[in-house]
Amino acid sequence: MLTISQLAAYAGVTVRAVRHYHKVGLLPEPERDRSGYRIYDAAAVVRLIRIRTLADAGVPLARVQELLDAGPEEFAGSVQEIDKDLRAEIRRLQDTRSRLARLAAGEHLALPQSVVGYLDRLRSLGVGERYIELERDAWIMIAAQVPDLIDSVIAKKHEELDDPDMVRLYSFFTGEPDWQAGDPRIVEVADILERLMIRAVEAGEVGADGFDDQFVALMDSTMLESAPGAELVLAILKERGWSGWIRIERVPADRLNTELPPS
Amino acid sequence: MLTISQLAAYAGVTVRAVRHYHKVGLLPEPERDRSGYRIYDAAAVVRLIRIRTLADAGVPLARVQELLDAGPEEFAGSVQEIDKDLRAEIRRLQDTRSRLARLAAGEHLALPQSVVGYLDRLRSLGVGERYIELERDAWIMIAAQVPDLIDSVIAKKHEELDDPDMVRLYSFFTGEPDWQAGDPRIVEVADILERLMIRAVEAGEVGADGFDDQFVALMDSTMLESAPGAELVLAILKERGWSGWIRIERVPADRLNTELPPS
DNA sequence: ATGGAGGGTTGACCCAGCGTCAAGGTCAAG
DNA sequence: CTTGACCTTGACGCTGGGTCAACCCTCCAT
Repeated sequence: MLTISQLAAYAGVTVRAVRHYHKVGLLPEPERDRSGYRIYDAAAVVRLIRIRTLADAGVPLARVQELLDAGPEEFAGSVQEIDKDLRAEIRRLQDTRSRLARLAAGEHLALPQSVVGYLDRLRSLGVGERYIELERDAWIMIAAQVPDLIDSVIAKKHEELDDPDMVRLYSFFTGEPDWQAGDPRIVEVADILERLMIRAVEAGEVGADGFDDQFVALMDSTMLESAPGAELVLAILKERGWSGWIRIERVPADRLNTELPPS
Repeated sequence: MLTISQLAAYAGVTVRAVRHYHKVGLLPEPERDRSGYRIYDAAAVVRLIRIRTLADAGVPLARVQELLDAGPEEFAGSVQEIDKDLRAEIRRLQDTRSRLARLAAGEHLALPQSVVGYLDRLRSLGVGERYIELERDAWIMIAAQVPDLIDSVIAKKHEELDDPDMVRLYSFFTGEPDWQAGDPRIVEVADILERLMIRAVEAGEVGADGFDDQFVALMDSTMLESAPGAELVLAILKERGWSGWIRIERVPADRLNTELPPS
């Protein structure tokens, strides 16, 4: 008669594995000697070897039971099913591999190539890295929100950059984003923005943009928090009858001078 | 500001996943409002999206951290390493698939083809299924014990079966293994066995067989337990100066009439 | 004011297949 | 008698969360 470690050695498994098979019911619990040790016979060795043979062949332990008791036909059927699972898993991993390869190839962390190109264009205009990072984070969110529209949105942004006023606007963002109240650039920026807004309204480019209100509010508040000067610019524009930041709107006259919505 | 479910929705993950990332330290725990709710800002959305981007690409969560903080070079290196892991896993699964295919193709549960052929030959000699099962279990253990030698051992067994005495021996095992004391077949079997043993000793085929003593004892005791007549046969042979079953030995004269070793 | 719906919170168990302590009982040998 | 090797049960860990459970918070309608 055998102890558990002898049994395990004969079948080429660990003691822990044998006890695990007892727990999941694959191997019946044997008799104990008077001190509580399990004592095994050769039949246990045989059953354990068969369990390992199946397990080594990739059969999940949960299905080993049925296969051990199966006749030749169910056996073949179950094996085919297990092979199907294996094939599916392999395909999944291969898919993962190709995605990883694409990620490494260039899309820098959640950004589609078109956005990377747009950010590069901003850089070439002299925009500072800190501002670029703000833009980048915004674009990450937008890309996650509307992945199908992102390329067309970026295309429109490129068109906007053909407007000299837009280039002038970005030319203000070369240094650190730490503008204080009283900075003369704030009024200049507001002027440029207003001109851009007027032109956008005239071109009929204002209205449904595909984002929901919550999302717009989130983007607005983020911008306001990260760029100290933004609030000041917004205040000036508000006096002149504009609201919004990401989404531009003419404020009706009767709502002028009301509070900004809570961020 | 966002609640956890809003954050999760923006990044396209479940609330549970977000909390999981908190627990494993991938996403810093944010402030709470006075009622204990977590409140998130847009930066959390961005970080969460990046986490998901990497995780979806097959990066294990444990490595996402380092990749988020990595510069472009470490990034590329880590990605390559992850890809290596993926390739290894795919190979492992493919290997598993082919083993499963071989298992289904014929090696009937832990038995190499040569043994299956040998058992078939026994069957063709008229040996009963019950005896075949006993043999089969024994061969499963032997094959697990010395997988490299199994084919040559079987080849030797086939040679032994060319001996008419061996065929005669097996011809006794056609029915149920329930021989009682006094059965005349017992003496006949003992006679045949003794002739075979004598011939084996003369041919010098007795001695080292590659099995350790424990293993031989295990096989012996199993045979004795499963076949009621075996004990009786063995007793007769012992009187005539033989010991062992699986491994045959001439017992020196001074050890005659001692106890059988404990099984 | 109260009740219900629809959020949120922590905590704990679940999946596979064991590895790895922990804390203590048993056995054989010197 | 001691030592060291082996046995026992029990519990936690890993991956990436899913799925309750039990309870709290907020808002809306009555």
